[in-house]
Amino acid sequence: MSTATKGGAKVKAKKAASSTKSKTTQKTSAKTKKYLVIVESPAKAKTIEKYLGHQYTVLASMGHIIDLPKSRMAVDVENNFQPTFITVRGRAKVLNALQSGAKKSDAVLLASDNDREGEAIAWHLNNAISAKNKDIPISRISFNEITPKAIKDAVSSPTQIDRAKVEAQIARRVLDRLVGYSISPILWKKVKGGLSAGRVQSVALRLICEREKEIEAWTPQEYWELFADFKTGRSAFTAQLVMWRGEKCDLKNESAVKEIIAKIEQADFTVNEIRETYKTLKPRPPFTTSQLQQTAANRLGFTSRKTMQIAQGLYEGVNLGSSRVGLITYMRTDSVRISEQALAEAREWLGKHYPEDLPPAAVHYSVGKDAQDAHEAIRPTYISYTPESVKDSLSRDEFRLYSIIWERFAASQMKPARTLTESADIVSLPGGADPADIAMFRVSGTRYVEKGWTKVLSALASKEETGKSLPPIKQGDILKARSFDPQQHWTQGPARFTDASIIKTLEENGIGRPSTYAPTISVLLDRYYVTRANKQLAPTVLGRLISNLLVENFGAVVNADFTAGMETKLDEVELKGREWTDMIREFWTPFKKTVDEVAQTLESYKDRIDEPTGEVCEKCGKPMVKKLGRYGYFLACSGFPECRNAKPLPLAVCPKCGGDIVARKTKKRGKEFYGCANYPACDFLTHFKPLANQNCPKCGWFLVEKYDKRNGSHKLCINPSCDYLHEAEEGE
DNA sequence: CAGTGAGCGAGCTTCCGCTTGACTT
Repeated sequence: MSTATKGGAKVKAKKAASSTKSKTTQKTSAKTKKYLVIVESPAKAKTIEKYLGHQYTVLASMGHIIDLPKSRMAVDVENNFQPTFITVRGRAKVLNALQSGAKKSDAVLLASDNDREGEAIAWHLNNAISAKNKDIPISRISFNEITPKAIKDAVSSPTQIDRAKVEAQIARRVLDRLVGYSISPILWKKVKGGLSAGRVQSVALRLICEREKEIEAWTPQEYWELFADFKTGRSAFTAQLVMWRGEKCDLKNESAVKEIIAKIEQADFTVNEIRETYKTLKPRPPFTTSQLQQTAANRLGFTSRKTMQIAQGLYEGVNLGSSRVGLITYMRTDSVRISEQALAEAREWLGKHYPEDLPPAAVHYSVGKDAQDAHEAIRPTYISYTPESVKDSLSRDEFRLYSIIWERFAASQMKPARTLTESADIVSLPGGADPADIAMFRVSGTRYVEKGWTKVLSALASKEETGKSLPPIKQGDILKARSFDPQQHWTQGPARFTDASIIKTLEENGIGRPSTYAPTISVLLDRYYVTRANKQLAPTVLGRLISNLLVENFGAVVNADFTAGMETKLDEVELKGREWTDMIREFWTPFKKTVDEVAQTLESYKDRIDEPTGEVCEKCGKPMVKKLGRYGYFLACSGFPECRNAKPLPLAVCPKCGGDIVARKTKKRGKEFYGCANYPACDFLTHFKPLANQNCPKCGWFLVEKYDKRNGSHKLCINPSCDYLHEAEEGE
């Protein structure tokens, strides 16, 4: 960022000022004109200020400052859906700063993100600023990447706010308000206070509930696999049975397997022609938010929330020696686009370090159809900051997240990898009573013939990819099977959703945005609609009840296709001049009718949300029930309010004193842990969640669920000196 | 990575989408 670019900025700044249509009143000369640029993110503001030089002040709005009030509907459905917008609570300071910043400037450039929400932010800012500074010229500028060139180009070609785009945003905002604030109160009245429903969260809940139903309906089917150990020269290898009597093998039970073994036990085998298959493996595109969250969840075990917190830190900047460097580009994006400048830098760096793996031209990935494309993909800001080179300045989690971002980006600009799979069929020679009793076993090996982009992987490398080669056999070899190894399996039902898979599904359906994937999961957890154990999302009794209620009564809205339909109509507003109020009316008229009907006719669910426990109240003898309170579940007497007996939910028996193990939350962070109810007399505690009514067969202490990468999900005895441990059974 | 410790039920809540800090009692 030399003096040359600064000079360039000045020239362009003049152009920007002269092309502003609004009348200017200030008498200052063009040379000393001052501009206020408003962006959304403060970190972005800092960078842009560096690019633009001293005539420009860059401030951040930090998202929406003006919005519908939280406390009431604020959409006048009687009056053409007129919304009432107010300054968001707690944001008056920011707005004042922007307004007084405008006063000190000769012109304002609104540079909020180049998407639907950003356009609305610009519009609100425009109104709020011109209310206080009547004659100041305000224009809109936009860019899709934070590079000196993109910023200067934007400044030199200011535009006006796109009113149609703003109206599409208002329509989106009003629709979500009408849906959420109409349905939620029905839930308060019929089920329980504080509950919520909405276009996004209720579909996410529905998906999780429906998956659970599939899991429950699943009946595992038994099947078998048969492996044989062959010996050749000095080495031995294992091959799997793939065909029997000329048909694809399908072994249903043990007797089917034993029958085959009996027939081929003594047979000689011969090796058929060895087949070679080459495969080209392309690298994946750089990360979008959703992809980053999925990969971090799958590879690192991060929740989507944790991923975003750490990414935010990398984006805002890390102390590298004496300077502070933003290591990654903006982390909330739906695009895989990479700026030309970053591509050039990547190619230069890769050309130096991996010259044979540099493709002849930069690789461009196609941006998704639904993407709003306001930001680049998530990538390292400077590819030369390799993970290893900054490792000492990062926490362990920051390093791991940065590593996958860096590797995914670097790999995306490298040549494809190629693998060779060699596969040999080993066929039994007829010798038994029936000449059709032919068994075909298969063994194969895959190795890289060109490593390409996989060379750059470390954090993202998968163990299976290291390659396994074919045993030293050739066509026509005669072999004998030394032993047979039949293995029993059960077909696996569908898996529960995880953070990664629910985000993937929502994104595929166009539901939610990069900024809302993580918060949506948090809402479902906060409302006690869903639990997350061992990374798996499962509905609670309450969650299922709410989902069923919503699907039965508001099926048209609580529906994966609803958002897609909404987006189509928003496009009509934005691009085809359709009135946003017409679109909303078309939705509202039938919806409102349903809301009124349901509010009138729906029976109360209030006595259906307490779960029976089988325990009896020691004070009055009535059954105890599991209830949901402000701080989570607790156990209470069903005779309330006559009997006020209540206590925490016992989860297990304390191995130290025989008391109840109950859930508690830490004061500081509200994190759950499990301790003895007799505290402080007994100080037993653990942070592993006890499994319901399961005790160790070896020592009798209670069992907990544990998850780690090596063992996956498994049970563990809480007794530290007991070695009992085993894999959790499927479907449990 | 270490260390973690009420009472709770009816008391006013809720949406989605932008963005970062942290209440003025």
